[in-house]
Amino acid sequence: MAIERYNPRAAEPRWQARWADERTFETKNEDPRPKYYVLEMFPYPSGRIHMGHVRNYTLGDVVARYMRAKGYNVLYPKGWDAFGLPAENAAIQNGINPRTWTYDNIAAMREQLKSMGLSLDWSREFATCDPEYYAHQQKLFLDMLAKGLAYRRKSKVNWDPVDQTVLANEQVIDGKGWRSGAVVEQRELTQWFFKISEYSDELLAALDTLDRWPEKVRLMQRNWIGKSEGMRVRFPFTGDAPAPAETVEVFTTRHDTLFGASFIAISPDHPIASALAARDPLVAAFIDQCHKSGVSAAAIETAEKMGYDTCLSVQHPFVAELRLPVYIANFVLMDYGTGAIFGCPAHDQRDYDFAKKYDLPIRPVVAPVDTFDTDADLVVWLEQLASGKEAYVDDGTLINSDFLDGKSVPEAKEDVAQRLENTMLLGAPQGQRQVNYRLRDWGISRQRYWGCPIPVIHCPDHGVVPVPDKDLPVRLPDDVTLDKPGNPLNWHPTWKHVACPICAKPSLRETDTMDTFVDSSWYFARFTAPHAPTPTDRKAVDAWLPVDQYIGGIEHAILHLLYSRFFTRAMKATGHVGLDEPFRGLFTQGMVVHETYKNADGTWASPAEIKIEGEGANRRAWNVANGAPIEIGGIEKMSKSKRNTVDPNDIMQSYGADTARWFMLSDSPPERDVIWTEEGVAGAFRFVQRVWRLVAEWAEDKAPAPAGANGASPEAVALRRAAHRSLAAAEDAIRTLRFNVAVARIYELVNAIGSAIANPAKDAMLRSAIAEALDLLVLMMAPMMPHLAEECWQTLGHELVAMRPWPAVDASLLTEDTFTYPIQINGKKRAELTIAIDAPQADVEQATLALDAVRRALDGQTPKKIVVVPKRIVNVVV
RNA sequence: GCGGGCGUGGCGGAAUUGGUAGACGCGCGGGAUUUAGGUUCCCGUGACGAAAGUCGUGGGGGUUCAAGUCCCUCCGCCCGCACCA
Repeated sequence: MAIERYNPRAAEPRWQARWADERTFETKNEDPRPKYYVLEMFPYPSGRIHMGHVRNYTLGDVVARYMRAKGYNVLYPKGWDAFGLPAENAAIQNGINPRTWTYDNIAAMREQLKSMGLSLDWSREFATCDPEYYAHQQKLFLDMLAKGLAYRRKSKVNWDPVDQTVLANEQVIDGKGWRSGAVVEQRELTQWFFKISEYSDELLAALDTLDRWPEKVRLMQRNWIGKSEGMRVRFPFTGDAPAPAETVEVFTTRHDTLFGASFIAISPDHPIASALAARDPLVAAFIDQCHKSGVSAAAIETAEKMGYDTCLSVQHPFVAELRLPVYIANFVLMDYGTGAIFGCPAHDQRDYDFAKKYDLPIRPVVAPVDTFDTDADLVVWLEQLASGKEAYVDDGTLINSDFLDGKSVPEAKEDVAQRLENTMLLGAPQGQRQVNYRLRDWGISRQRYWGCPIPVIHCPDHGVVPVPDKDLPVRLPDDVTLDKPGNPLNWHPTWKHVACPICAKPSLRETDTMDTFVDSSWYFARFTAPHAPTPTDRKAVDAWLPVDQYIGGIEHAILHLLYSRFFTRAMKATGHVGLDEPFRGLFTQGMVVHETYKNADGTWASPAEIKIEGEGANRRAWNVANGAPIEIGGIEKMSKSKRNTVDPNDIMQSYGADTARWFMLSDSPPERDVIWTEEGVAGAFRFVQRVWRLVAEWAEDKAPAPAGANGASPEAVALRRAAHRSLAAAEDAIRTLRFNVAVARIYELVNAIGSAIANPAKDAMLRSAIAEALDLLVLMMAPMMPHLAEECWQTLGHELVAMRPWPAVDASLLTEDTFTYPIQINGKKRAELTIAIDAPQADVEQATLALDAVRRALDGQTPKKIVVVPKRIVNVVV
């Protein structure tokens, strides 16, 4: 009798409905089982899911379903990162309200996600643009304001002239806005900040505790925080020329090289530079010139070191007769350290280049003394350093440095630090040890409409007044004009006009909204009690956090993950959570990539438009419609601009969700890029059908077992062994997120079951082993292909596999009575030897020597050595 | 420049962590069945060789009974950061 093909289009919605009806995946906070929190980085509701989502959520769903089967109370929620510029842009283009646009997109994407069969708890869903969510975010902001973790100051900011908004440092890439790509300008504005810098050291130190994070991400964050230990040192002006200050203060990490100093350089933005510019047009012109050169990576790469000699000089702290000239230099940054440095050309490449250009002395003070045999060698080395092209930046021993001579670099640092701390200059120590961080405070003000309003009011008498709790949330108005440049909230006729909460005087609402990264910095906490009347329910959040397995793209290695780590600390400081680190395990998945295709005119062609024939170097592509030749290009990230995307909806329509999921899991390790290919998907679909056929044919085959079949037949035992070995291996692979390996183990089991069923002489023992193996197969593939698993499970006569515990491995089946040793002669495999697993070493040796192949190889000689590694290998050394 | 990762058949990738290299899949070749439309089943598939065998995990060297795995060195590719004092 012919078995009908498995039809995912009918089966998948049926099982999805069943799970929804039975509330299979709704999670309760009160539950005696141990908790497990799985989370994928939530999506921006663009309107359609893409293959990156499919991969991300498939990975998470496998973990969620597996952990559920292992007896955990699993929290696996989904929400929407719903504020942000695209909604405003779409609104301008299509004349719809950003709110309408966003919620329509959410509805469409929710349906697509549901068709993937994810085991999400939809009862906890929210969007960050829900007033019920951002009300609590405003409360968190006010608590941070009260604690001094949020503050306002005038600062130079990155201004995106296209998006007409301020960007955080993290959102400026190569001097361009991360969304618009426009060259970012510098502007002075009063902005709101979060005091992330207060946690610099903690955020850095705690990275060491995140042992279930990729090393790469920890390293990127470490570099971003950028800790450096050094000193601030003040140099007094000599009075040769009138100076605008008494001293200039520099930051250095190489105070050991102080005797090698030959100049001071200050930033063009340094107050001393500004003061000089005010009285000297030449200085002003130079500073202007510095500002004009670009800030892009390319511009910096090629920019020449430029300096302006101010004719001022300062006194060296240890050498009375040494006066150092003061330059304004284009490579000194005002926002790092003190905006001023001392130049030590011999031991810093930049200073070296600068010294060569302006003919300043190069004084070597550190040398690899131990590597020289004679003093003459040292002299040669010193000459080469002075006349060459490169500074010496490595370790060594101090020379030419008075009291430091002969000391190591760390010893010299310590000595200099102590002396400068104990030297008084104008009523204060001349030097102070200082730890410096690259990390700046997080500027969160955005001059946009579609974001969370910052809940403060500016009163002419009382200044910044927090919006009282009872007035939260500060809601966004619906009636806004979006087609004028600037902030729509500012244009609104009435919204910003309010009475001061203290004195009722006419006041102005803050019209800045928060950076959308604030929204995503605490959503994982809100999922634990999404309807709580406070931002968090302390009992729920403390029970659920940290997220046990967080999954997302590497592109959030710094921004989102660092902000969330800060925000969790801020929430702890304001009493909203009880822990520091939100994500215990982090997994960064690879991208989905696809071949690209180009038309003869250089425009991109989509995979749907073309046909490919041939293989290897002979692959040729044509346009299906007109037969025009197509050039096959490189494999790149799926993107609309290259037109190499494949719509998940189309795939799920023709093959079903399980096929898409299986392909995503099977082809590449999850952390690497996966190449989407039509052949691969077809292969995954074949496998779906193959499993179905196996199960359906077996269920139909009701042939009675042959009578009198007692005991365990060898075939039955072999199949049972194969099944349990596959189970053990697949589970191990799933636990370590090596899903491609788990897939391979499942294939092996299917092959073994197929062979057993094909056996014409099935006895009762084998029949029962087949039944067991099929059950195990369905249970172990259920996290990956949940719909097919349900269909098979039902066909095998059971109820709802999603609720079933993970099967236990019968450990007794993993061990065998015999072991087949590979027999090597001089490290090359020459034979095999099957022998009792517990055979003593002497027996193994004897049996080995008796083998024909070994005899032949030995040719009468006595082996020099026989290495027997029990249950591994035998190596005969001749 | 600094930091990190990677390099295994035609392709994606396995390899119990020093112990039979190439599991599993894709592709390809051959055969059978069905021929109607991403069919199913069997056999083969690292290279060279008729075979025995020899070679083989980017190149070279080393440690070891044994190296894809450890050490040294060179080459190539990818990613992150970058005038940070």
